[in-house]
Amino acid sequence: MTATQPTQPDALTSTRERGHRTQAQRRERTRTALLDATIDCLTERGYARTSVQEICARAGVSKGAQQHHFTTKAELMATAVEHLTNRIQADILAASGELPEGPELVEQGIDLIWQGFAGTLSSAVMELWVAARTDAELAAAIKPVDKALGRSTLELFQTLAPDMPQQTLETLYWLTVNLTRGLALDAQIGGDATRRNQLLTEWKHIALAIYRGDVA
Amino acid sequence: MTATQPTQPDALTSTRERGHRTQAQRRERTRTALLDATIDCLTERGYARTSVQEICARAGVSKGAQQHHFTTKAELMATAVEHLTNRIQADILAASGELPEGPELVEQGIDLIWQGFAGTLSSAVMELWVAARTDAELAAAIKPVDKALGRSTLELFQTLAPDMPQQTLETLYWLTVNLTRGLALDAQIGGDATRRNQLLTEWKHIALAIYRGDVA
DNA sequence: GAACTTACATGCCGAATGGAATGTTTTCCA
DNA sequence: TGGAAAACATTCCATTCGGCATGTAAGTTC
Repeated sequence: MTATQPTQPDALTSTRERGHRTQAQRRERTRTALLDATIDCLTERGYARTSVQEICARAGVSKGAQQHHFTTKAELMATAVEHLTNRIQADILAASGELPEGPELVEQGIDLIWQGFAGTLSSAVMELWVAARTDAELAAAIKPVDKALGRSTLELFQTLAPDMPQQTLETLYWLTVNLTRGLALDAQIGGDATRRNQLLTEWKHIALAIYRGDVA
Repeated sequence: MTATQPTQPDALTSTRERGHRTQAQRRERTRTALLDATIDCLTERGYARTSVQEICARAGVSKGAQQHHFTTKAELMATAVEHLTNRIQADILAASGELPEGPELVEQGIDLIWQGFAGTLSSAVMELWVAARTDAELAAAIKPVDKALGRSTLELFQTLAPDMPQQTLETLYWLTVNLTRGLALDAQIGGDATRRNQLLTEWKHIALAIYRGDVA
C-alpha cells in the first residue's frame, strides 16, 4: 500500500527496499546459493558424502526450494559442474591479466595452469570427474563443459603468445594440463610437496627448452 | 576316521580331498574373494556406489563372513588398497621382463608406466585416492602403500638402467608417472584418445632428448 | 571324540538418504 | 485489486546403508 512502486521497478530503490526482491533475483540468489553450497560440500566432504540435505543446510534453503529448482540430485550436480567451470574460468581470466611476454610467459603460464587446474575449486572438479566415470548422466554433463574450459584457456594462451608455433603451444599446453592434474592428485593425498615443486621447476626448464626450439 | 591325515596335512591330498579345506585355506579364499569383489565394485560402480552388501553379493559371501574378516567397511577398504597395489605391482613386474636396454628403454618404460598407472586396476586406485582426500583413515592406509609402489617401480628402472644418472632417471620417472595419471583421468571421462596418444608420443621424444642430455 | 576355536549364515535395527506430496508465502500481471 | 504463478517451506515415506546380535557348521587340539 504505502511504498509499493509497482510496474516500474527502479534499480536503485528496488535493491534498497528491504524485503522486496524480483522473482528473478530470488531465483538467482537461492540458485547460486545451492550451487555454491554444492561445491563447498564436494570440496570439504567429497562426492560420496555429499547429500542434498547437507547442501540445503549449507545454502540455508529448504529441501522444497531445492526441489523446485533442481528436480533431482543428478540435475543439481550437472548444473554445479557448469557453475564450477565458470568460476574456474573467471579465476584464470582474472589472473591472466599480468602475464608477461616472451620466454617468461612459459614459466608464468605453467604457474597459471597449476593454480587453475590444481586449486581448491579443482578438488571439486576431481570429485565430479571421478564420479562421472561410473555415472553416464554426470559424464554427459561434464564432458562438453570441461572441453570448453580447456579450449578457452588454450585460446587465451594463443592470444598471449601469437608468435609461438601452434603445434608447439598446443603440445606444451596439454602436457602441462595433464601433468598438473596428476600432480594435483598427488597433492590431494598428501604427497611430498617438495618433490612436486622440484618437478614443476624441472618441467619449466624442459618447457623453456621446447619453447626455444632445442627439442623437436 | 578313514582318510583323515591329522597333524601332518599332506599338500597333495589335502587339496584333492574335496569338501575338506584347512582353516587357513578357507580364510584365504573368502578373504581374497572379498577383496577382489571390492576392487571390481570400485571399478564398475565407483566408490560412492560401493556398498558392503554389493561386495558380499559379488564375492558370494554372507555379510557375517565379511564382518568376521573385516570388522568395518573402512577396514575392508584399507585392506583392499594393499591387495590392489600388490596386483598392480605384480603386473608391472611381469611386464618388465622383456624391457630392452639403452634409448629404447625410455620409450618402452613410458609405455610400461602408462599401462601400470592407467590400466583398469588404476581406476580403482583413483576412486580410493579421491575418496581418501576427505577420509583421513583411508588416506592413512593408502599413503604408505602407494609410496612403496612408487619407490619399488622406480628401483626397478634403476636396475634396468644402471648407467643412467640418478637425478635424470628420477625426474623422468616422476614426471612420467604424474603425466600418466593426468592422462588417465582424461581417459576416464572419455577425452580425446587420439590427442592422448599424440601427447604420449611427444613426451617420449622429449624424454629421449633428456636421456641423451640435450636438455638440462 | 569331546571341548574349543574359527569360519560362516541369518535376521534385525537405527540412521540417513533421495524424492514425493502438500501447504504457505511472495511476486507478478491483467 | 484480485487471481495466477512462481518461490519457498514442511512433512512423510520407501529404500538402503553399515553394523550388531545371535545362531550354525566346519576345522583344530588334546
